[in-house]
Amino acid sequence: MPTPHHGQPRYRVIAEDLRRQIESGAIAPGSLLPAESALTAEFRASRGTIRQAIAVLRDERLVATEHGRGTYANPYRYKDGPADGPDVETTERQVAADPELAALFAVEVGAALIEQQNVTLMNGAVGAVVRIYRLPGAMH
Amino acid sequence: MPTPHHGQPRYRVIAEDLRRQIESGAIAPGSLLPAESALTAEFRASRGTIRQAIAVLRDERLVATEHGRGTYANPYRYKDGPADGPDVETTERQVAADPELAALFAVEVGAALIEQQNVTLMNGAVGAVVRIYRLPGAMH
DNA sequence: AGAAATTTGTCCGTATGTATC
DNA sequence: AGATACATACGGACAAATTTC
Repeated sequence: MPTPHHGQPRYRVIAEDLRRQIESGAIAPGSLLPAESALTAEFRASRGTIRQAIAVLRDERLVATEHGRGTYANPYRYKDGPADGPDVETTERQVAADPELAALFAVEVGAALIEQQNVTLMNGAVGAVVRIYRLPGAMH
Repeated sequence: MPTPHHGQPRYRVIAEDLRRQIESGAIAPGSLLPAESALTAEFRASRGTIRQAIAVLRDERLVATEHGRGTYANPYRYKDGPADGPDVETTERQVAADPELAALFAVEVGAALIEQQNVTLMNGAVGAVVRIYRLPGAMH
C-alpha cells in the first residue's frame, strides 16, 4: 500500500514486463492483452497503475486500445501502400441528420440531408476530409 | 522540475488557459473537456493540480462535471451577443473517427480526430454546415 | 431483440514521499 | 516552517462500448 517511489515506479516495471512479452511473441501480434482486471490480479497492482503501464506502451504504439474491447498487441505492422490518387475525391450522397445537424437546420433528427464529401490527398495520404451538409433542394 | 510558483499558482494559470479556450469556443459549448489524464499531459501538471484548476471553473459554473462521464464546457451560456454574429461560425473539437473516416485516415474506429465545423448563415438561417476532419497534430 | 456480462474510460477521494519556494 | 506542486499509488463508483447469452 505504500508508495515506494525509490528506484523505479511500479507502472514502469509492469510496462517493461508487458513489453517483453509482446516483443518476444508470448503475446501474439494482433491478439488481446489480458483485461485490466486480470492484470491487476497478475501484478497485484491497482487498476490505475495497470492503465498507466499500458499508456506507456500505447505511446510507443506497441499496443492499441479500443473501448469495450480490449488492448491489442502490435496492432499496426504493415508497409506503405502506393496507391496514388487524384488530389481531391468528391462524393455526394444523402444522409440522416444527426442531432446537432438537425438542430442547426431546424429539421427532425434523421431527416434527409445532402452530404458532399471531399477527400483531399497529400502525397498519397489523406490530408483532410471535408463534409458539406445542406438541405435537399437548396441551391448550390 | 522546479516549482516556480512565482506570481500565480499553477492551477490558476491552467484554469485561466482553459477558461480562454472555452470562452473563445475552441472547446465547443456542451462538449467534453479532455480527460484529467489528458490534461496532465497537456499542461505537464499533476492530477491534483489539474483537478484544482477544474474546480475553479466549476465554481464559476463555466464547466460541469459528471461522475464517470467527464467535464462539460459551457453547460449553458447563450447570452445575447453584442451584435449580430458573423456569417460563419467556426468551432473546433475532437471527435471519434467513424468507420469511414477511420478507413480514410488509416486509424482505428474511435480514434481521435480534429473536427472543425463552419456554420454558414444566410439571412440568419443556416445555409450549410461544413465539417473538416484532420489528424491531431496535423498542421492547419 | 433484449438482457447480462465484460471491458475500457473517467471521475472521486485519499494517501505517501519528495522537492522547491 | 509552511505552502505549493509533483509523482506515484490505492480503492471505489459510475459511464459507455462491445461481446455474449
